[in-house]
Amino acid sequence: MDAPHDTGERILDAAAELFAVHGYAGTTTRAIAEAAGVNEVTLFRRFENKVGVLTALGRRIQQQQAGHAAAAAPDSESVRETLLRLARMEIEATMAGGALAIRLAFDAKSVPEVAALLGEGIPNNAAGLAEYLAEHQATGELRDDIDASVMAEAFFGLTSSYVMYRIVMGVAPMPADVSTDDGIAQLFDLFWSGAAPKERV
Amino acid sequence: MDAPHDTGERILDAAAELFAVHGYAGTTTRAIAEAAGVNEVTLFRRFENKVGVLTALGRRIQQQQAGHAAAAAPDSESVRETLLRLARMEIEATMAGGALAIRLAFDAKSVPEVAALLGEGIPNNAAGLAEYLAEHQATGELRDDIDASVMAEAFFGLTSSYVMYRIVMGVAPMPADVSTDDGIAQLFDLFWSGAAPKERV
DNA sequence: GGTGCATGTAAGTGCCTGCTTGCACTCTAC
DNA sequence: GTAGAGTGCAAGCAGGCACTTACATGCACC
Repeated sequence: MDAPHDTGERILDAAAELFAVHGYAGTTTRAIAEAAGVNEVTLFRRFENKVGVLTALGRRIQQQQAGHAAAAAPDSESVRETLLRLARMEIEATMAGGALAIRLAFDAKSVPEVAALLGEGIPNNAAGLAEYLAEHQATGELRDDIDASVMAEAFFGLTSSYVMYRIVMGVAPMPADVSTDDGIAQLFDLFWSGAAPKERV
Repeated sequence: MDAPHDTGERILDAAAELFAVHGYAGTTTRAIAEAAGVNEVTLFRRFENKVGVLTALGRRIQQQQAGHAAAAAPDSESVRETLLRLARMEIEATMAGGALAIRLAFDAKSVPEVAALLGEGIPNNAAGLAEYLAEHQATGELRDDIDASVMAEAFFGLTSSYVMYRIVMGVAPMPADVSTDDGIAQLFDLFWSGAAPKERV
């Protein structure tokens, strides 16, 4: 084939899409192979198991997650700007690969190996944000009567539920006359008004 | 058996638990029957299909949901009180039966009938809240520069993600020294500070 | 005491699943 | 030009799956 080296990647891509829609148990190795344009035998030559595909995928996702959590604080911008940027990034990233991540989080319950992988990634992300928030609570840029981790959870709640509603459930509660960008901006504005110090509003 | 009449209910109960953990595809009819203390044949006599069990379950959930969305507005309390009560109810209800609801929402994608059922329930809930919010935007009790449905989404985002983190992923990002009640209260406070009219803060 | 109804038991059918084996092909590299 | 790695293809196997059939059992009501 053209680029024989990334056959494994193509299999993972296909698996990602199918797992996201049908779940782990609902996806067959034959379906993955077909979607990847690869023979089923090749799948088993590359990955020992069906579980092997899942764990490889889990590893890949975890790396991606770790990546953009670290890119959080360029420091030149205001807290509000940073958070808004983060929100957009979160939503974008979750829209792209996150339906899978959420779905895998479910399946992880039945597949301990993946549970272990994802179980690290998500709270790490949240903890990183909580740390950032706590720092800026200390400087008075954020209200300090709400626990930083509660705030972090609220933040991720907004972004993840935005994706949940839309991709996962195929439901878009926002009316058509509110554009995506506007929707995110308003959603963030609501969060921000709640998170900003009271005396500045 | 003792109460032969609710055999069907016992089957649904068992199915609910198993679906919540293993998903639809990952749960076998044999396992459901066994968990219900019923012969597998009985299951097929009660419900035409495995899909039949799923749709019956979907119907049951939808009825429960409809129930507590309607109980929203006793009118004697302030908007803030109403919303806080609603938040607690939401979280409680979702904590109890919601892991399944969320999980089903995933599986629903492969089973159009359930998708249709749940697809009505959730946005109906959201639409109902949005209507309530819009009313109180009009009276100035809520800020009106944010779309009511965006606000409703933010509200459900907080509650549903609270449950997501805890039950579904088995992760509790809040530190141990913030109690459940406190956590919800703070989470709500953040939402409320964002939703209240600016000039009142 | 017999008719119905809800259930249990035993056995099985056909399909699909994950996974394997054996063999042929086609590139790349030395 | 040959060795080796990566892939495809055809076939199949053993187990599990949803679902069926046929028959026996227990209980309720008339």
